[in-house]
Amino acid sequence: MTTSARKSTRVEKTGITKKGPSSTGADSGRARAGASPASRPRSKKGGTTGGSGLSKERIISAAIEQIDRNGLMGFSLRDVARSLGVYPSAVYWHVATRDDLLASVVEATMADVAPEPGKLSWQDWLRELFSRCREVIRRHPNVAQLLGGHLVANASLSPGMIDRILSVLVAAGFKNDQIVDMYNVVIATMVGFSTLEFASMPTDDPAGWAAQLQEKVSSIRALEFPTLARYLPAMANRSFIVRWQNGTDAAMDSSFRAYVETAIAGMERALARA
Amino acid sequence: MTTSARKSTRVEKTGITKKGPSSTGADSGRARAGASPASRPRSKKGGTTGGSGLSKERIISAAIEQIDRNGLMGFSLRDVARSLGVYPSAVYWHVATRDDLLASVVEATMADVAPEPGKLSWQDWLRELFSRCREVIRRHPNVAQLLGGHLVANASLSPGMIDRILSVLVAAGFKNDQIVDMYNVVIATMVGFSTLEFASMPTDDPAGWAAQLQEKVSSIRALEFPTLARYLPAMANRSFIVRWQNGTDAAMDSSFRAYVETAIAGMERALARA
DNA sequence: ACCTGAACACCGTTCAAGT
DNA sequence: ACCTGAACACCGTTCAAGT
Repeated sequence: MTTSARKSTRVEKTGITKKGPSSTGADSGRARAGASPASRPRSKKGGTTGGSGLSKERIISAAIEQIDRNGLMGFSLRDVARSLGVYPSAVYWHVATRDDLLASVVEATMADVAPEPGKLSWQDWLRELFSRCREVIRRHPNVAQLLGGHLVANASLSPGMIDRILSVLVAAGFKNDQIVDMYNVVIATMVGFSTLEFASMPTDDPAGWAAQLQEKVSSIRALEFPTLARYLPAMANRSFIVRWQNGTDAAMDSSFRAYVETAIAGMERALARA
Repeated sequence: MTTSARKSTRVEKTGITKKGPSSTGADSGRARAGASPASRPRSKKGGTTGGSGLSKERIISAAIEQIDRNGLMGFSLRDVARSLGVYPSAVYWHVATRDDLLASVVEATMADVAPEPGKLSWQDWLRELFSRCREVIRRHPNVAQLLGGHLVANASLSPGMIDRILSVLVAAGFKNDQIVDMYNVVIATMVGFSTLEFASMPTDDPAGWAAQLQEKVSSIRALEFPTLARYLPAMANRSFIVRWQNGTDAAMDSSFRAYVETAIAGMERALARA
C-alpha cells in the first residue's frame, strides 16, 4: 500500500448551491456569507479556547496523528472524528472536504521551513532550507506523498517563504530574467529528493516484501545487466528502486548531500553565466 | 481534489492464509502454488490472446484510461471492472490488490524511458532521459502522483533502466565511490520537477478555484512581501505555488530546462572534483 | 454557532459457487 | 482456470433536526 487514492462521490457537482459551511468551493470572492468557520477569525473571544469544542486546529493535529500512525491509506475523516469523539458530520462544520483537510495538514507541517534571510550566504541559506524541509518530511513521512500534489499550486504555502526565497536569489545576484526559473528550481529541489527518500513502502507486510525484493534483486542476471550487477552490493538498500526500506529506516544522507551540492553548484554556474 | 488516499479494510491481516490468486502477499519465494495468474507465463498458448478474456494487460490499460479521464481520485477497481464488463471480483483473479494494479500502471507507463546508451554524450543522454520522463508524465499527468510512491522502491522499474543509467555514469568518468550517489541524483532529478509541474490541481471546479487563487495572489500585501510583490507579474501562473493551472495547460518549459541544466552543470562539477 | 443522528451512494476485498 | 453473484465492513458527504 503506497500512494494511490480514492473517492466516493463521483463529482461534486458545483459546490455553490450548498447552504452553510465551507465557502472554499466556488465563487471568486471569499467574503460571501461570513458564516463559514473555515474563513472566520480564529479564537477572537479568547477565554477557554483550549476547551472541549472542536476547532480546525484540533482537527488538523488529530489528522496528522492519524496519518503518522496509519499512513495516508489508513486515513479517513471518520477515524479523525472518532479520535475526537464526535460525529463525522461535525468535522464538516470546520472543514470543507477531506482534501481541504489534507491541504491544511500540508500547510501545518510545512510552516517555518524557510530560514530567516540575511545571516547566511545564499548557498548556506539554501542548504538550510533543504535540510529543514527534509527534516519535516522525515518527521512526517506519510505526509510526503501529499507534498507533490499540494505544494504545487496552493494557498497552503505561506507567501513569506516565497518572498524569502526570491530575496535570497536576488541578493545572490541572479538577473531578473533568471529569478523565476531559479525559484522553480529551488522549489523542485526542496521536495524532489526527500519525497522519494521517505516515500512509504508499498506493503502492509514489510518483512515479506523485503524478502521478496531481495530475492528479486539477487536473481538479476549479471550477463544481461553487467553494470548493475557490478554495483549491486554498493547499491542494495542505499539507492532508489533497489531498496527495501525507506529513509526512515535507511537514510540516504550522502546521496542527499550530493543532490543538494549538485543543485547549488549548478546554480553557481548559472550565476556565473550572467 | 488532488493527492490524498483512502482504503477501506483497515489492515489486511496477513495475506498468507488466502487460497488462490495473488501470491504477492507474503512468502519470500514466489514459486509457491503456481496457481496465481499474477506470476504465470503470459499468453503461452498463443491463439486468440486478443479475445474476450480478461488479462492483466487489458486491465492495466483500462486502468490507465480511467486514470487519464477521471484522475486518481475518481479511480476505482469497480469502475475498471465496469468498463470491462465484468464483476469486480473478476479483476481479483488477475490483480492482487488495488495497489498492485497501480504499481503495474506505473510500470507500464514508465517502460522505455531510458534511451539507448552509447550514441550520445552523457550530458545529452541525461537530457534525453529527463525529457522522455517528462513526456510520459505530460501524457499521463494523473499518474504523476503515483511515481513518487511507486518508483522509489519497486519491482516496477526495469533493471534495464538502472543498468543504463549506471553505465552512462561510469562512462562519464565518475569514480566508484560517486556512482551510487549520482545514480540517486539522476533518479530524483528525473521525476522531481515534472511530478510537480503536472500535479493535478486541487479542485473539481477549476474556474472557481483559479479565480479564488488569483484573488488571493492579488491581495498579497506589497509592504510585507516586497520581493514577492515585485516579481509577481513575472511569476503568475508560471511558477510553483503561484499558479492556477498545471503543466498541462501552462507548461513550464524554460524552468524545466533550467532545472535540467542546473543538475547537469552540478554533475560536471562533481566530476571535475574527482 | 455548532453538533447529533441517520441516510445515500459509493468503495476494496472475500468467498462460495458456478462453468 | 477463470468468472459470477452476493455479502462484509468500511468510506465521504449531505441534510434535517436538535441545542
